[in-house]
Amino acid sequence: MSYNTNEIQRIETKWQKIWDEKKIFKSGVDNGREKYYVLEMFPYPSGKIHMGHVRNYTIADVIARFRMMQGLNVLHPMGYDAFGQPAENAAIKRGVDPAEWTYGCIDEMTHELKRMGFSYDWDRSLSTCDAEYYKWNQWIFLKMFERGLAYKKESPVNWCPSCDTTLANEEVINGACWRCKSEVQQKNLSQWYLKITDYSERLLKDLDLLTQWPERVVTMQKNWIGKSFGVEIFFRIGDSALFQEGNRALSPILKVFTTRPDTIFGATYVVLAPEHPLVDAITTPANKASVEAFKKEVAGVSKSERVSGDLEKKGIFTGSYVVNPVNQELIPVWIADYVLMDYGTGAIMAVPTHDQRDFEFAKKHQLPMKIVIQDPAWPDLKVEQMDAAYVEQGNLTGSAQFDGMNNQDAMQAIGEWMEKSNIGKTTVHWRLRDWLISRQRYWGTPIPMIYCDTCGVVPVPENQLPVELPKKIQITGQGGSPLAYCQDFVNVKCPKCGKPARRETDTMATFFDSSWYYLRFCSARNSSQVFDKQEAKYWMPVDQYIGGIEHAILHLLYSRFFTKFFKDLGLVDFDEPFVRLLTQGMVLKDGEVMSKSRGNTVDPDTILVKYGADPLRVCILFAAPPEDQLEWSDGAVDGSWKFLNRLDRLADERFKGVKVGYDFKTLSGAAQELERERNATIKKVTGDLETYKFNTAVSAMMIMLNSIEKFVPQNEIDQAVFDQTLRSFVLMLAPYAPHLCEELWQKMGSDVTSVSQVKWPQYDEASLQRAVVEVVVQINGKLRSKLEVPVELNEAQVRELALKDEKIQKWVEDKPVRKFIYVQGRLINIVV
RNA sequence: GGGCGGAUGGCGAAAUUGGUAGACGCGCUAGUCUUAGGAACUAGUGGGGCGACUCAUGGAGGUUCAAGUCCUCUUCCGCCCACCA
Repeated sequence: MSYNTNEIQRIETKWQKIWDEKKIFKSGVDNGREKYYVLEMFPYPSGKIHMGHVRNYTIADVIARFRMMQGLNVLHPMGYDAFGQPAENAAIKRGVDPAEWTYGCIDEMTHELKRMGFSYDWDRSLSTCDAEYYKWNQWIFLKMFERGLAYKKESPVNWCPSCDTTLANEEVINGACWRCKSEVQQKNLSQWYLKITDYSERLLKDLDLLTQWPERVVTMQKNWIGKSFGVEIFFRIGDSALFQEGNRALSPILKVFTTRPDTIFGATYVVLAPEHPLVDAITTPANKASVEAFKKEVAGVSKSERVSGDLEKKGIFTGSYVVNPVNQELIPVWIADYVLMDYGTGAIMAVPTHDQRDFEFAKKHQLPMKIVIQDPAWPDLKVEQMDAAYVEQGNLTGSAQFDGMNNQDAMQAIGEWMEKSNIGKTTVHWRLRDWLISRQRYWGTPIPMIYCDTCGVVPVPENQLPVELPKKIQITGQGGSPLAYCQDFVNVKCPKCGKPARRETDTMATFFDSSWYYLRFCSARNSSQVFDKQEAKYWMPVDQYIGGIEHAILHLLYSRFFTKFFKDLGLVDFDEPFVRLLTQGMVLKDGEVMSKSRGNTVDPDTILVKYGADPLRVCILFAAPPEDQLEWSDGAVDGSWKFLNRLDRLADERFKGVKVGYDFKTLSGAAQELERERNATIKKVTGDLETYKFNTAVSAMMIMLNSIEKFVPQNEIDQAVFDQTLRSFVLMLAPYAPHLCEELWQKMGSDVTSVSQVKWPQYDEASLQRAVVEVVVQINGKLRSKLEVPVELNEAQVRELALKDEKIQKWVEDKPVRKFIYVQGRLINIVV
């Protein structure tokens, strides 16, 4: 056989058919066997797979096939995250039906994935746009509603004018829409939220359980959840006259959140966010006009601009004063654009001497400053000398009874003291916001809620699920949710009172769909439950999850939240869905991320046609470690192809199928060396696969193939060693190049259906031993000679040998040996 | 501003975790076989030097018998977060 394009196509098609027909990768619960759940982040079905997919899924496939051969019961499913905007946009542009378009893409993509030879259990495949899937989205939503975790509220939301929909906080990147990069606007809308903030503490604490996640993902989640400890300080509003008439409902107390209570004695003014509810009440008549103007000005600035750090801080005086509760000083109240309403209390105390933003603001507006922390090394800092805030550690000054205290200790002490004196309260603030899930789009899961004029907001009863997405409707892409124009959908009887009512016409954010699909895979065809509890108990949690770093916050945080919710429902008994996480690096071309918009993509299809799936798989794993970026080069596929070609020829021409027992100790020198290398390579490759060093495993196999080629059997025993080596080789390479290895394994006389069912090769520690080792000899740390040393020699004997060496003698001459270092079987360093 | 990664030949990358720097592969050079080669095989391939040698892991110091690896400082590059009080 020759390993050419035709032959490769023949082999690949042949084996893909066998895997499919004989259901080689079908998985089922088997309580007698240890399970292993490998999962890659399921794709949006765009139709074509790209190199990023190829890389992601090849990594997963090698892991899956390796674990299978190790005898584990592997679950390796694939499905589609099929709701979302591209289908809808296609509908708007070309008038196609989103469902038809999506299912067409799914078929195409499935075909491409099969051509790559991935070991999926296709019987478990699912698409989130299937009614039998999204029905359970609705069910989950109702369960959350029952528990007060899904609620509707009106508030300012992120609005993408281009996608014509609201966005979650997590979907806003630098003030722009994560999908289309349009600048996000603020709108006041009544929308559905999930109360993920109820889980803040658990989402944070359980990060400790994720010891097998990349540290940076854990850190990103930690920062996103953003727990900060501090004190809410109560400032009495000085001019209480403001509250005498007409404003009785307002509390004359202004609450300010700070993480730096140690600086409270240095607070010289207070700043409110322009949107703060007290602003109107405290603004004095004289300042009314200018404050109004300022508020208008700020409202005109987009959030992305307002948030872009280098903007000059603008602010204005309200005319009012508050009393600093620790020293009764009257300090002015300002409003400024650098204070955000949606964090803390929307009000801050400003300590210009010890906060850079406050410092800049105070300088600009000539507000007073007061130093309350001094550097112990330079304790005489004066306000006039400062050109920046002093933000380092130090000792308190001008802070009454706390003077001299280290500011770290003072944080705690002042907080406690304030609490006792009832002028403040130690609190915790979170950065995490509730999750806005309403989308004014068609191609998503309808939110199962009904609005009745009599009964108010009424959930759709469980037995009426799914609320199906109406088909064949007009999608214009303008004017809110398309469902609102579908009268058959909107008009419904109230489930409570039977009177005419209206359905919710928004759909769910697609991140809802992907927050629990890994559980659905455990019992994908179950029509009576969200998932089968017993099957989930067996398969979950996912042992290895693989996907892009871009999901470090969004998808992974939401999935963790859902899992905890399911635990509270009693459906699962674990806290975290993904035990081990691998974030694969991006695929680059010419130093840039491969992307359609850059036009530098390489279509996997062209590689498949030219080389086949196996060379592509080997190449992409060999080119870089899985977490690193991978620079694509066509030439590298050539190399992988050559490697497989050499293996194929070798098996074809020199494999004889000799099966004779042999003893390592009695083998000829060359055969023993090959046998030793066979064992060493098994050890190396096994270890590398356990630790996901796929690239070095390939290189170890390349080295082994070089040795096999050089080995010329002299007799039947030699041939037996040769054949055995080749057998081990094919088994080790099978996860990487499954088609070729299936073919070779069959030719080698196997009676199993698939090489994936053969036990992973084992190595024998005794066969790793060498009689002689090479020891490097250094003089003063520089390499001067190498010695062949029998392993059994002790240090004294090795020393003698080294000093007798010609090259070494030249360097040592008659200089006294100051020091002699011997690293067993490896190195000698002689210091003269 | 904060956090996390990086930096090793022409290129992708290895380096037993402090012990032969550049494994393996791509590319390149020469040769063999060929009507031909974008096939296969053989040899070579970090820089300098005819050579013994010597210089080399972004840069500068340090620790050590020994540093790509540890410590201090520094320069670039990438990613994430960010007026978060």
